[in-house]
Amino acid sequence: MSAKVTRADVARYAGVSSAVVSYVINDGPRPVAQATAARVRDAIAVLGYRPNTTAQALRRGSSRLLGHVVPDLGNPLWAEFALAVEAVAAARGYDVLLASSEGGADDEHRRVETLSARGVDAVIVTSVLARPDLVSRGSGVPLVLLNTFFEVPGFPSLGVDAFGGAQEATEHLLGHGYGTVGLVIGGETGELREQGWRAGGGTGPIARGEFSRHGGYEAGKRMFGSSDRPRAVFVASDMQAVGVLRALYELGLDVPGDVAVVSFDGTVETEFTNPQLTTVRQPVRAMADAAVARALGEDSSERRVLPAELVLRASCGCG
Amino acid sequence: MSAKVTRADVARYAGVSSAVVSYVINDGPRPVAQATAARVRDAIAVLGYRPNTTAQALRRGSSRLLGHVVPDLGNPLWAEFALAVEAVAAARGYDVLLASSEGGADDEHRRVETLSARGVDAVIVTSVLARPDLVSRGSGVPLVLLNTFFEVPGFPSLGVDAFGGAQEATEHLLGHGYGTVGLVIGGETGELREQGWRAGGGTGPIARGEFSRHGGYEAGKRMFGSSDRPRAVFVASDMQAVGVLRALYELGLDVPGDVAVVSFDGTVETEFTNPQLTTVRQPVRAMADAAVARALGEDSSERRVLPAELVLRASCGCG
DNA sequence: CTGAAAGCGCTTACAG
DNA sequence: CTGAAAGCGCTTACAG
Repeated sequence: MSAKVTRADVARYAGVSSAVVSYVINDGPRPVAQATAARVRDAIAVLGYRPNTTAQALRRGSSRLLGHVVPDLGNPLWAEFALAVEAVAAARGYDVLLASSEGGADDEHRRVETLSARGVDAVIVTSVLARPDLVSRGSGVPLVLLNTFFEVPGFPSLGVDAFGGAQEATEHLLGHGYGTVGLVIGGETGELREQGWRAGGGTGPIARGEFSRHGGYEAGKRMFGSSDRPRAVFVASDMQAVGVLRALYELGLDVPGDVAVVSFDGTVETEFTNPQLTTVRQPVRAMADAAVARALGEDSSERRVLPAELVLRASCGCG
Repeated sequence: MSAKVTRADVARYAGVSSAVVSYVINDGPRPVAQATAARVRDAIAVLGYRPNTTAQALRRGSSRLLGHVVPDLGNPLWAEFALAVEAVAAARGYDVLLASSEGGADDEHRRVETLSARGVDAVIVTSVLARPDLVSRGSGVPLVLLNTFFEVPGFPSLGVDAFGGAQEATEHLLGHGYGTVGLVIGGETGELREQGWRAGGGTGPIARGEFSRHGGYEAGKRMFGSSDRPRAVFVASDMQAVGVLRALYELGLDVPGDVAVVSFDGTVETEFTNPQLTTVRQPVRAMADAAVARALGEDSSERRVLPAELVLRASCGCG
């Protein structure tokens, strides 16, 4: 147990006031004589003192804690975002309080409230909502939206260039000489990945389903169960692509022999599917970096769009 | 922004002392007259007051925060544990501060220190270390080890019945009539899953590698690249099994036609491999439940072992 | 360069 | 049933 040692203990041991202990720990705001500082550092080491961050937070009005709301940690993409945000924050001396919402607007709302009450300095909301502006702002905590495709009035936000990525993927597929490129995507019509697919020359059928392995599986069954199936397909997320591959497997269709596939996200899982998936990679690390910087007030951009990168592997017919 | 409203504002608005505000918020420790309480609740609603948890934590000496250290959020198994611990804690009114260690002992150590300094009431360490007793205890915070196979002297711990699970998996494979069952597992020799495999009748070759997709891939290439390959294999983790499936695919071997596979963990990913993986499922939810209960001091068991469950799918030759 | 003191927003004995 | 006050462990003007 080692009864909690406090700043007062250190001060007593070093024969100084507690203010001085603060000065050496925080390296300011007042200078401390070399010898005195050494004595204090000694006392800290001997007693094994660690500042109480709760007290610091209360006094400073800043917790050096960042909140991060993600839709679902079970999805590798969100796990990657969580990891990246944590790493980036750590490099700046911040810890992150992670909350996994079940994806609903209400739940997202509640998570922000909880984190805000916890005294986080800001919260990053990695949202899948069509209208993340439902997020509370009454809590008074600075918010930044990570992973939105569109600008969201009133909130700083960042996202990947979904339009460009989808367009490039579709053009690549067409470049292979496949006549039609279908689309597997979420339930909402007309979003950026769909627009990009169309701009890239996509004319094939569209199958909609949840952004999950299961959603992709069902969509894949529908799209490829009929005989007038497309020769290629752009799938708007890795998770769905994994489901599509499973559907294709069950239908006895070969990838890329019978159907070529390109997905979107670029999570590690795509390196280990059979065959490996060609995918549009989101710049997760760079996005996390920008989000943390924005959350900490290091810049004040309202909207940033980062470029995606097409990673070529076997599923499209390359390699 | 809405300048932060404090307990004093509520008291003033309701025309009571701040003590009374506390009494109604915490429903004690002193009784409050009906009418007064109503006035206070009204003031709270009108002003949109939310207690400052930092101040509460400082005063109470308890943060109602649990720390959770996981080896790597990128692995779906750890993500599942993280999710489960969070859900279970939330049901008890606790939030969890999640830290992803890179798996090394030093890093794990440091994470515990950080969380401890954050004033968490306890920390749950989901460790992959052979000797998690390296974990600091000087920090003075209660620790519970989740996912250890062995008892760890001096620390409460819980784990799955890895021996039993591996044994059952191997016996099942042998029951299919496959002559030899190989083993793909981590670098450390003689651990429980290996013992269980042997107890179940495993006599085939052993290939060792990291507990990752890539580690499984390499091990699979080695084991099945030679002509005297086993007819079946027990793989000690889902991630490795995904790698093994990829190796088998590259080698042109059919599953389960040429090689039958059973893995260990039971993460969702195994439902969407081709073919679907038969796997020994860890009772993640139950383990998280037990870990949180132990961390909160609701029981005082030193060691708990929970049963695994064999989930039959196509990769072993069933279905 | 150093110390005594106020105050961050709460909770909880202690009086009344 | 309610109020005035101390104190949780810090930081930071304010004096010296």
